[in-house]
Amino acid sequence: MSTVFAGPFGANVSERAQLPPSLAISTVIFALKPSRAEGKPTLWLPLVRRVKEPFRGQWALPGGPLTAVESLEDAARRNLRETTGLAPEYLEQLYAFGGLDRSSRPEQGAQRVVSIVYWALVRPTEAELLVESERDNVAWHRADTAGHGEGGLAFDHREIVDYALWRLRNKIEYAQIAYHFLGERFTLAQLREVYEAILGRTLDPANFRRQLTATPQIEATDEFLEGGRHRPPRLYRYVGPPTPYPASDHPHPSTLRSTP
Amino acid sequence: MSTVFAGPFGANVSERAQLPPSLAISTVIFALKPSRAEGKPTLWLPLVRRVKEPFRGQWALPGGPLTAVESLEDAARRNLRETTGLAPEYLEQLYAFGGLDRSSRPEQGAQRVVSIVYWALVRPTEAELLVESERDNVAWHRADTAGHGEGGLAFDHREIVDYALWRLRNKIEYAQIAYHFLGERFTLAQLREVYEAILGRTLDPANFRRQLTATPQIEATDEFLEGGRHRPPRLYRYVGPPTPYPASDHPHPSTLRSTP
DNA sequence: ATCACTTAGGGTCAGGCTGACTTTAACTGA
DNA sequence: TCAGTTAAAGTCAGCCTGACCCTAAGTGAT
Repeated sequence: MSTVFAGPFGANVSERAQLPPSLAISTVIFALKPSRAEGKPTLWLPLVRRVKEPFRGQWALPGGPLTAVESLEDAARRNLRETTGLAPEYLEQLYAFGGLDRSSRPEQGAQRVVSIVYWALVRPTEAELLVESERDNVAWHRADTAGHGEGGLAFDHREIVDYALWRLRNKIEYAQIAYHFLGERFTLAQLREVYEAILGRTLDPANFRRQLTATPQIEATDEFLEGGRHRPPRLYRYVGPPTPYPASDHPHPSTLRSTP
Repeated sequence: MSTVFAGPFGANVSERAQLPPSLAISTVIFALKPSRAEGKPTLWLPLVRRVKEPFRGQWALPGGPLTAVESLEDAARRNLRETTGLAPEYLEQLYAFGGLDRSSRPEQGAQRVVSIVYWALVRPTEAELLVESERDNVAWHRADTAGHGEGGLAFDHREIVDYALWRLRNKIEYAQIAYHFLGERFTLAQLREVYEAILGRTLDPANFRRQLTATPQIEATDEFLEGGRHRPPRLYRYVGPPTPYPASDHPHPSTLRSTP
């Protein structure tokens, strides 16, 4: 009656609450897609419909258990590929969620789960791969309102999405991550639209240009985007490091060494 | 032979590598203490000597397993109290470390461990409690050089400390956390010494004063620090929120709501 | 062709913040 | 009373920012 551990197959309901917490990996994947109302692009993310209890039928972040032979980031990548077909370039750890009330339906006998959540950015071209896969258990939702009025997202996933949104909005102001939403070449107006969609406010085009042209990681090409009904804008290219690591703004722990 | 899970008590060596990873909580605790060389204060942290394999005899971060009935932060606090006697005011999640090579001694049969690491700041008065506890399996080490020349710290803990140092140096530049190293009242020179010790460079006293007096969370008291052999400096007080949550610089996930 | 319209892209200007530096005030100890 | 030390306030030039203006270069309609 008072053993601390019990094998997973030899536990009754009251003992199961004493099992060590299990580990899961989930990912918040952001993409910019044109809003329904034919306006500016807005933030969307793919969610998967749960087919098991608890929260059966509700939408949840893609994720799954951590296996014994993969690192945390590898597990996130594998889960992403298996559940959504996506392989994001930008992938970074967000937070470890381990509260006791995460299920918010305190059902007796449910094993406690600690989720290590990653966040990712994908380009629209990558994002379309998901749509083509036709599985109606995976669908895009607006990042700011997903789960509103539908009984909410599963578990504490609405809260996790809000935290990821906060991180994205913060990090875009000091780190070079906006390019991960765009293709290899882009106009300054497209890049500005990314910032405006994420920050939720308009930016002065002239001041935006001044700051970007002063950024060495942004390189002007000699090509222009034709086809608009106005003066063709110049195309630019991002020439900085491709991943967040080992960028100076947030070095991956495994790349750090002591200060000399 | 191909079962994915096996009960903890029914596994042989080859099966044990297939066990789901277990969870541990560790904490990097920073305190400012006067350097041995009778100079400026420097960063120190308490480490625990391992009494079990692997890494028996080497120094490691205080920590322990996560039990089923406590949140991640509660587990960090409990472990801190049990191993070091400390109860820091400032405690925040740092990162989840889950690489496959964390033990760096790939011994057959050792179960894989994922560590969720917290970091904490304590005042010198709190820090002295540890010294009084007389347990020579717990001792203070310099944060920048702990493990150098002694065969290193256990596991990947040197790497974790470096990452925590990087976070501390970054966060002190934009968040109000330096006060957690000091008592309730302090002089501007004391506060400046905290910044200088962490950032590793001297700051202009006049400019430092100008910035601090423009900070509304810093309040001048009508008291002065007597006893020096010079003009007595005014004492100041920090009147902002006591914990990092729900400060605007890094809201705790559980305090976030959607943007309106 | 010409003109209205739209967006690209370059420029100006004032205010705020920063780093470097100077000056004065207040107290101690010889 | 004076030298020494630190506190605390002030000055000044440079840089960045936001707000705003103006011209360049295309398109489509008349």
